[in-house]
Amino acid sequence: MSIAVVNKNAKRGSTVKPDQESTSPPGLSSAKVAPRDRIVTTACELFRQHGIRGIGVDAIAEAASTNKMTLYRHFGSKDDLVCETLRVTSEKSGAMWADIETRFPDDAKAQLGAWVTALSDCLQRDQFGCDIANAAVELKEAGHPAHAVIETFKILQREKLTDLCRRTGIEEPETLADTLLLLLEGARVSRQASGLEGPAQCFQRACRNTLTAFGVGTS
Amino acid sequence: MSIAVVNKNAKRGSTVKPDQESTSPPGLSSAKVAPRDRIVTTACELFRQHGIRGIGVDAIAEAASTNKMTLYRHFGSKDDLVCETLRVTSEKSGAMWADIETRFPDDAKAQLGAWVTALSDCLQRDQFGCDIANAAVELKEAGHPAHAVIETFKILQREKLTDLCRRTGIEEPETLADTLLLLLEGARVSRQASGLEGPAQCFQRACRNTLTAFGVGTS
DNA sequence: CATGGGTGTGACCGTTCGGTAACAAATGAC
DNA sequence: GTCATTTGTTACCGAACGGTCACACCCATG
Repeated sequence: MSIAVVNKNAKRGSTVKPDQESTSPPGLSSAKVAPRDRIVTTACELFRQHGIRGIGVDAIAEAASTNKMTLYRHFGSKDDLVCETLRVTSEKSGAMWADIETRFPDDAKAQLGAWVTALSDCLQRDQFGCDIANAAVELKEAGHPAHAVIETFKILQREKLTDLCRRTGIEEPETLADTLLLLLEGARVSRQASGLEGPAQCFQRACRNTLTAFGVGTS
Repeated sequence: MSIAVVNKNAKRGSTVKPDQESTSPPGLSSAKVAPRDRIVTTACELFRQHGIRGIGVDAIAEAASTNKMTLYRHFGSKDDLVCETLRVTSEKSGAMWADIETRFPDDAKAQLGAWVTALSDCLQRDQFGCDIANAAVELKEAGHPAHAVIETFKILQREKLTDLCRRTGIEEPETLADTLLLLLEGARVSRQASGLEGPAQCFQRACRNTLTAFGVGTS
């Protein structure tokens, strides 16, 4: 495999500059942020960039301005770290749901519109949420601990969206929810494969069309 | 990683039975089928089951009732094999397109309906086509030889579908095509993550709804 | 100052994996 | 039969990876 796996197992060149947190996400300079949090944040990003199997624990630790031992003192294994990143992503999703609900209380249609807008924004920016879909694609071995996290998230997301669609009072809330979920997952994977100019560019329009087709006004 | 990578690198137990092609796909007994073709067919299936990074060349060769050396005599590297399987999948897709066109010549709307039916069937059976989407998710390193194959396929698929939508005479053929592609990709990934009872179950219904919303009768 | 918990460092281990070398066995054409 | 091509077999290599150990270090609390 010519795949350039980003992990040199402590054989990093001696050209490490003192400003080593330059590769870390912005606003995450090693000061004041606990190593554990840096590791999780960095792992989230690197898993998204290189794939879970495509990045090694050494590279994650280094990118988080720490080392492998500290990583393993906080997470018993790489699988643990993967599960934690998935959990963090789930929490971010939960925060988005809460935000939508507080912004449009008791207005299911407006919440649905806000959901589309929010996800469309996420899609164009950092594509957060792909983590979980990608993990499901990469980690196919039965019994992998990440499966439980993935399944919980998927079920919860589907229940929330179905419930939201149901509260709009339309006829087939389940079908609308599943259609929107298909569009979302499709946009995520299409964005990775074909970029933003690919089919993913019409995600929002497709959602709006679907909403109107189901009788949910775009308020 | 607790990931049980299926590759024992020639350390397979000595319990190899003489009926060793039992693990090969049906209708592919080692007789009469050239090793090269067996390898490609087996690799397609194993890549789909375990992921490209999740299966080793040794396991592929063994499952194809041959060995690693023969594999490397036909394919210079694992990457070459990956590209070849992607190419084969592309050809299968091309055959499907040709079949649809011969079955409903000069009837774009019927062809579009047949496209939905065909992909829905593929989705429920062997999920052929996921290979390419999964490869795009797994192989993120820049310059990987598979990227060219993936991109070519994606562009061609999009052009074909857009052209088909355009021939129906509707107003926004590009949007319809992209919407259908999003639904398709979403159904593929959702099927892997949540099974057939998940959002993927309404793929066909979602497509039909979209078609009617765009003014394409479900003939 | 002492002490203890969190952290950094480097070496190390066992395994897996992609890929190769060398040689034997089969296969098929002439 | 002969000869060349294609397969099969085994052993091996180098690298990368997940994970561990032992030890030094820093730094806050007492």
